[in-house]
Amino acid sequence: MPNTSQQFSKNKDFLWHVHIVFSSYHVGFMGHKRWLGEKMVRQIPHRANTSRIDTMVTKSSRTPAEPKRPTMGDVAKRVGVSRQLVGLVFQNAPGVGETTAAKIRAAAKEIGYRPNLAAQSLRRDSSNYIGFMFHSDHSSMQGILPAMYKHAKAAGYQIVMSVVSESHSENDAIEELIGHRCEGIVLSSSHIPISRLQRLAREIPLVSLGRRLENVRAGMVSSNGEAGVFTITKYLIGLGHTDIAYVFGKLMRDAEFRLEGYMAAMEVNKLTPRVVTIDGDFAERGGANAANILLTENLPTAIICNNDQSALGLSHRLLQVGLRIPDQVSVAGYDDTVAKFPFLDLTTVRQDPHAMAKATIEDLVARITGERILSETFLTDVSLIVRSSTGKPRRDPNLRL
Amino acid sequence: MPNTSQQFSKNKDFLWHVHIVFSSYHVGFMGHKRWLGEKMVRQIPHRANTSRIDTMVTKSSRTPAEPKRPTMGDVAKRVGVSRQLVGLVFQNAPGVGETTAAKIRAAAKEIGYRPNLAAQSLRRDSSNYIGFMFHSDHSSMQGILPAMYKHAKAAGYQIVMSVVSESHSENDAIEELIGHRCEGIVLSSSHIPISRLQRLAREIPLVSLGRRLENVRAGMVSSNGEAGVFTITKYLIGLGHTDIAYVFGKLMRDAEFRLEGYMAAMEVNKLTPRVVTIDGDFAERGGANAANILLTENLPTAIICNNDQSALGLSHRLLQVGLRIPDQVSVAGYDDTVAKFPFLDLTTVRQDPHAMAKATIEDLVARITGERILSETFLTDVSLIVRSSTGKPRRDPNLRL
DNA sequence: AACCCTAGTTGGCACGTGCCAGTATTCAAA
DNA sequence: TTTGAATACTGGCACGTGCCAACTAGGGTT
Repeated sequence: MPNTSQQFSKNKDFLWHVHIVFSSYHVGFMGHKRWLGEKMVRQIPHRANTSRIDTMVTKSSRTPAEPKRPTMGDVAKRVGVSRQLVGLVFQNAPGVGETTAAKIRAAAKEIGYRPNLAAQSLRRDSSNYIGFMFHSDHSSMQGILPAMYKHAKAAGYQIVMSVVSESHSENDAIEELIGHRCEGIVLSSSHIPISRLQRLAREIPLVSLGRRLENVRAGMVSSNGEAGVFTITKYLIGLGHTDIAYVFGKLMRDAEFRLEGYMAAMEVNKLTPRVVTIDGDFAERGGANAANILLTENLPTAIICNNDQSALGLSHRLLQVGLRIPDQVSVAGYDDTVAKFPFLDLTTVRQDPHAMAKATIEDLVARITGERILSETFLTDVSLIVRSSTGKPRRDPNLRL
Repeated sequence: MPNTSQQFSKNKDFLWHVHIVFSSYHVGFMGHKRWLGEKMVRQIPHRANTSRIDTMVTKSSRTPAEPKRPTMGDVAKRVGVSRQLVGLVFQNAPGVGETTAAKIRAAAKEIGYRPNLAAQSLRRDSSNYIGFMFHSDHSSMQGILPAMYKHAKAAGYQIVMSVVSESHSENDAIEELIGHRCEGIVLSSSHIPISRLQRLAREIPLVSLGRRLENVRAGMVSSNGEAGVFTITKYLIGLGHTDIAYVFGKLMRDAEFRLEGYMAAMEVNKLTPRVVTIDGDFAERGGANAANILLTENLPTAIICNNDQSALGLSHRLLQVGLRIPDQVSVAGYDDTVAKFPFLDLTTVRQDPHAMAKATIEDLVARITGERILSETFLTDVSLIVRSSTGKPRRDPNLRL
């Protein structure tokens, strides 16, 4: 095993090492001797398909030392007061002498004291935590995280997050949040069976974000997909469209509500709905598939997709076969994620993460305090964002490639 | 204040309410009476610029109840054994009778017992937590979160996350992680001053992800930007390009290393570098600005941007003025975020989140166990992804619009 | 009978903090 | 001087768990 590590440069009292970490697929950059000015690094050509890290282990025999993080007691000892007084200072409780408080704060800072959240949560009657579970690829939920933080903070709670990924299932995440003694939990786009959620909701205050549930005693916060798609459909009808297709990714959470918005708008205007249902992937690939289906039929003058990603795939396919958007076909998405990119510039519907977070936190807090028990659904308002992907219908409705 | 809430439907023993939450900007969907088949919802036209939630508070006078989550003691009492035995079962410790263990597990499940992580962390000598701070808009770090989870789990640690956002500064996040008694922390793309990091690194094992630091006793894990840009530059040179510009967003973390890769490749091939430095925004807007600058000069045959987002803005601007990519100009990005969208289909460099997470966790664990103390830098290998945005240089190098 | 061994179980203490009750000091009013 | 009250501080207990030492019972060896 050749040593791919090398001393980088010396720097006062620090030793620098650079390790080149190779992944299994890569394009190397090899045999290049003279590198970055005065910094001399020899890049050793590497073999493909190696994945390892060479480390030059610092042989210091120094034990982990374990300096034991300072506690209230340490601060108290340093100042010469009781531990309780330190506690009162950190709770900003009244009735502590100003000079003493100042001394305590100074000493705490000096020795680097930080309250132990575990001990606080253990001793307190309430942990003041709100648990938040989400999927690592929460593309449709842009901006929700900061909004959650903000509103939780305003309500006096701290957010504990748990991410769902391959190695960490939704159940793992929930167990973790309960283990942290969160007083309530928020599940974003959960895939968990209803029966499990019903039991869970009996155990702990629960809010489901982005997925509406039936017969679960939880809060449900979701963007008003019906209204969003209704609005966008009505907008297209207003432009003069009558042959409007809807691309329905049935596996997507809450997709049926968006579909209902479309159906309602069509029905109200006495138009015939035209739904393309896609079974599997409801992202780019699903959109492309839907385009293929529509291309074999009489092409509608407008197409609404139930998310931006499928609108992206669909638009791309349509352009590929030489269609012009919006001259020949109008395309609309939902979510305002990729829609905003100038290449696409899609008309779409934007969710309001702020309103969603606010409704979520408020409902959850009401459940925590016991003011609310039953099911309750909140639909946050959405905005129609009109961009250049939609326009008046083409002259010849019977366009066929 | 008109009541915008209304009973939705009755459902066995559940009451459903639907609340329409209005955001400040929106396009309404109004006066629509007959709605979704049998479900009757009256959407009340709302006034613009209102942001509120009308809730129909369940007037149940039931006190919060506070059912006091079950503890080991409760499980023990139920089975008729000592609390310690329950503890041993949950630690999977040897030396517990099989039948007893089974009874304990059953009872625990029955009453919904979950170990209190706070109490565990408090009592244990080590919390087994690794703290992970990241920014809520970590676009260039796609896939890092699941990878971190996976490798942390493999090393026997649990991830505690803290997100930086408007209402939660980097300092808040770090304090929170230390408060949770994380044994080490990972800072992703931190903006904190070096002096603060130096102090911090003396307090707690530290790894900086995506930002290289000098004179800080921490681990540094970063993608090998030099190599990535070197490779992509060399690739363009191989296609025959000689007039290659580099768009340098100087405010981006570690951008200078990517620039160095470009400079090195140009120098090695005895070509004159041509750097467009953009001061502020290094995303779409910055790219568009860079395009504007290049359009006033002699247009290079190829342009490399130090991230995908600026490449997106740049490409868009170039296409707007009628240029063809890659026929007249080749464009390359870095990160493989938006590059993969079919509209762009950018040649780019992909980072390997897996390798980064692995290096991060391994280095951090070595610091936690005391095996490593000094600075150490890990550069994870990257891959060149060739797509359709790059090609041979145009015939006439002196193209000018 | 006295001894040890092991598997199975329990007692006791400690982790760092919040909260309640209690004490010491001071200072003004009776 | 006594009384009352406010201010400033401290003692003690508890939260739920992990860890160590101790205990018991049963079976085998000395």
